[in-house]
Amino acid sequence: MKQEKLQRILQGSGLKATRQRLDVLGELERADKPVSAEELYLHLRGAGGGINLSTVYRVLDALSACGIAHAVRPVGSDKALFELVGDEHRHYLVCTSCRRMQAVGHCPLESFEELVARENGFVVTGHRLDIYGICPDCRQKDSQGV
Amino acid sequence: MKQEKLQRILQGSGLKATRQRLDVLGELERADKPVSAEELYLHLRGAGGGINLSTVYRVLDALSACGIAHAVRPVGSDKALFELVGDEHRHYLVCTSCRRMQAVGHCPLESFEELVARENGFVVTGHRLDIYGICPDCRQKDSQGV
DNA sequence: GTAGATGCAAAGTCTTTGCATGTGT
DNA sequence: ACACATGCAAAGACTTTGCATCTAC
Repeated sequence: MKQEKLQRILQGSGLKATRQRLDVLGELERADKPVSAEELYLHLRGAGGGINLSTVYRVLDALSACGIAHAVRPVGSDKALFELVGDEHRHYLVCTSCRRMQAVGHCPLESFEELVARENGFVVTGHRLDIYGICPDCRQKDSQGV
Repeated sequence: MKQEKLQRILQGSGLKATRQRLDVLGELERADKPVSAEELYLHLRGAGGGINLSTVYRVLDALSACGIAHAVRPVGSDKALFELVGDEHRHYLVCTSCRRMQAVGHCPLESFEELVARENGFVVTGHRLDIYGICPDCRQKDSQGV
């Protein structure tokens, strides 16, 4: 995505378009799965731009507060992972062996949400679904006795 | 539940039935929602039995390793919450205002799991679903301008 | 009696914060 | 120019670990 578009995203939420924020935002966009603060930090630091880990956390906070990104805490991970909030929400297959996450397209929950809301007097604003299992790669490795 | 039954649960998994483990297990059972290590610790400490916070963590680790309990990491909570693994899995409504969790009975995902597994070559072993929104209490408070 | 569990304190990891300095608008 | 962002280092929160002692089996 062009720098200008990232810039517009930030400014649209009243955030200054600093290099560090543009870098983090770009990195989040490039990743197709949730990433940790440290991963972002190492990538960006490696890329030469230069950024402080505290800044990564502060940028992620700011993006989360504006609804541009949000944190997820998968079972089995001790650290928070961040991803951009797309217009369509995503769900993930999480491999319990290698911990890799892979997106699933379709979300089967809209109608269920309505039912739950009606039954419980709850105003539903969103949901989070992770499906756990073994990915094809790990299954193959396991069967080879690795 | 009777002490003897808790004892059998532990011994069935090869764990010694110490007072501390029985206490934690009993407390997890009494709670009808996921609880943090600290909550367990404070409750049990208050109850007079006496237990160390490290021990609470170690007991929770042991219970998780045996599949008796498991940890969840709700969005918005910085600490892990633990609950017993029932024979039927549960899903929760999480109020984004007061963070209280409330169980939902039905799980609509069995058929979806099959589809996802088939499409992705994934061996599905479980899933986690949280639904976020505003609970009736908070909605009322909010509308009163609190 | 012995393997394993607990308590205590110390260390570890992830995340947040205070403060001086730097920078986008 | 000024409000806001960053870097650095120090602190904080949650969790884990080492080691001596204790306890269920």
